This record gives sequence, C-alpha cells and structure tokens, in this order.
Amino acid sequence: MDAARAGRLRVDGLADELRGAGLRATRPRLLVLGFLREHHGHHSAEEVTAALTAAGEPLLRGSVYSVLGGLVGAGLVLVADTGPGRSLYEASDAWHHHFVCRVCGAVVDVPCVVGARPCLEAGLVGAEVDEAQVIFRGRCAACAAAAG
Amino acid sequence: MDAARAGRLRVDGLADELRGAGLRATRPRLLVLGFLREHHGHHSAEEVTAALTAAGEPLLRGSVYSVLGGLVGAGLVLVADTGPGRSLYEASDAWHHHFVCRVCGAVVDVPCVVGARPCLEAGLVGAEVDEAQVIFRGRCAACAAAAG
DNA sequence: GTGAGTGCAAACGATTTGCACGGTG
DNA sequence: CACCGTGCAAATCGTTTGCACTCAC
Repeated sequence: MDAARAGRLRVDGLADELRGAGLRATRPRLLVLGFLREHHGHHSAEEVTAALTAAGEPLLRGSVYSVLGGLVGAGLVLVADTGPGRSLYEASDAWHHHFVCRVCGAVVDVPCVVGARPCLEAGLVGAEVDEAQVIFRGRCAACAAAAG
Repeated sequence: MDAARAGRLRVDGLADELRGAGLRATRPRLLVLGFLREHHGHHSAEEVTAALTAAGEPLLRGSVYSVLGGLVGAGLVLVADTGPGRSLYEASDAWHHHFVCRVCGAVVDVPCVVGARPCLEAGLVGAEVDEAQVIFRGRCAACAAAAG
C-alpha cells in the first residue's frame, strides 16, 4: 500500500486490539506493534527503534522500551531473554521455545510439543505460573555442519 | 601445595576438582566455588563479591565475573538468566528449572521431570543442543496467598 | 621458568528514570 | 478536561575489556 510507505504502517485493527487490552491507542504503540506484526521474527529494542526511524517514524529508544514493556504486559508481545542484555521481542499468537546458536547467535523458534505442567506439578505447590520460557543453547545445523 | 592454606572456607577437595576440570586451583576460584557449595541457592555475581569481601577475602567484581565464567565453562557452576542483567549462579549437581516470582523476586528450583527432547525433535534438525534453560514466571505460593 | 589467571580501573551497551509536554479517551 | 503515555537526555546497572603483574604448575 502507498499509505504504508508514506509513514502510515498497517494499523487497521491494531487500535482496537490495544484498547481491548486496556491500553490507549497511541501512535508509538501502533507503530511498534505494527512493525512486529509485519516483521515476524525476533527483534531487539534497538532494532525496532532503528527500523521505525528509518521508516520515517522516529522514536526514541527510551520510548520504545516503554512501549514494548507495555505491550508485553498486555500480552500482545512476547519477550525472550536470550542472554544478558539480549531481550528479543516478537508478536506471536502461540507461545513457543527458542533455540540460540552459540556460534552465530541465530535465534530459531521451536514449537512447543510438551507442556511444562509435569515439571511444575512436581516442584511447585500453590504457585500460579503465568509463563514458561525455554531457551535451548548449542550449535545450529549450519554451524555444526561448518565445524565438521 | 598444602590444601589447608585457603583459609576457613571448605576447600578440601575443591582444588582437585578444579584441576580435574582443566582449571588451575587458584585462590579466587577456590573461594568462589567454595562459597557456592556452602551457600546453596542462587547468587548474583555481585552477591558473591560482597559475601567474599565481607568474609575477609576481598575480590574484585571483574575477577568474580571472570572466575564465574570459567567455572561455568568447566561445568562446575550453573548459570540461570532470570531476566535482563540478572544472571544467577549456583553450584549444583543436577540440572533443574527455575521459577521466578514476579512479586517478590524469589527464585525456586524446579526439578526436571520431562526431558526437552520432544520439542527439539519437532523443531530442530541437525542442531547440537548443549543445554536447555527453563524459566517459569508467576506468583509464588506465598505471594499468591498474600494477594488473596 | 612460563603462561594462565588475577587485580585493577575504565569502557561499554542495554535498560531505566524524571520531568514537562502532548494526545487520547 | 483529566490523565496516561511520550519525548528527551542523562543516570544507572550489570558485564566486559585491556594491561601489567603474580602465582600455580
């Protein structure tokens, strides 16, 4: 769409989604959420900032962090801590795990096949678990092949 | 080479363990590993530094990070990223998961009942997985009870 | 003796904070 | 109109780095 190019990214139903989640439909939130919806994958706060700024929608890093924090809190965006100072954000419907390659740093989605309940029931009594984040680490297929 | 030289902390067989792992048995390493062995639970680098310094064994933060990194690499210490800039270290034999309370920040060990293999086989082909880190988040039993 | 490992301080990068303004509801 | 959320820059925090020296082997 030409509208998207002129600085107005795909934002159609996003405003209602935000309001439905209890958040005001502000421009930064629409931009960030729209960006994550359009660009599937994992993005750092820095990446989001740079991409939107490059798209003619300058946002400050501080604001992006604030916006992302709000979206995560509202459940519209998922965050994965793939290491110290490496928070990656993504807009996804289904929760999944992440594999991080030690060599190239690539982050790969891993569908969740086994629920975490068995472990939880064994170890936690009376706790309310909102979320389970699973990070696998190792060498990805490409790096393993390259290393022999 | 007298093993009793490292002072009041329990250091008995630690030197041999370090050497067995391919690391030199230096004083900082003995102190850090000894501390983690004596104080079961999860400790930040800052905590380790403060505790050893308070015990009359001053170590620099930089050195502690270096030592911890070495111990983790040697497999003598486990590290859990419980959030951005929240690396917690512990000396433990068996790998386990972690539950982090959103309210009080408490970190609870969760025994590992189900292996992660099912998810991996579904999502990753050709990759070599060294490690799986699982972080549960929610409200711990105490905080859930306190909140009603 | 030799090199790994440490002490040390300073750099670094990710994330957070405080306050005043602007836009949303 | 009231208030939430943003712009902005600077502060904060955990972690890493570079170099000279020391100690374990």
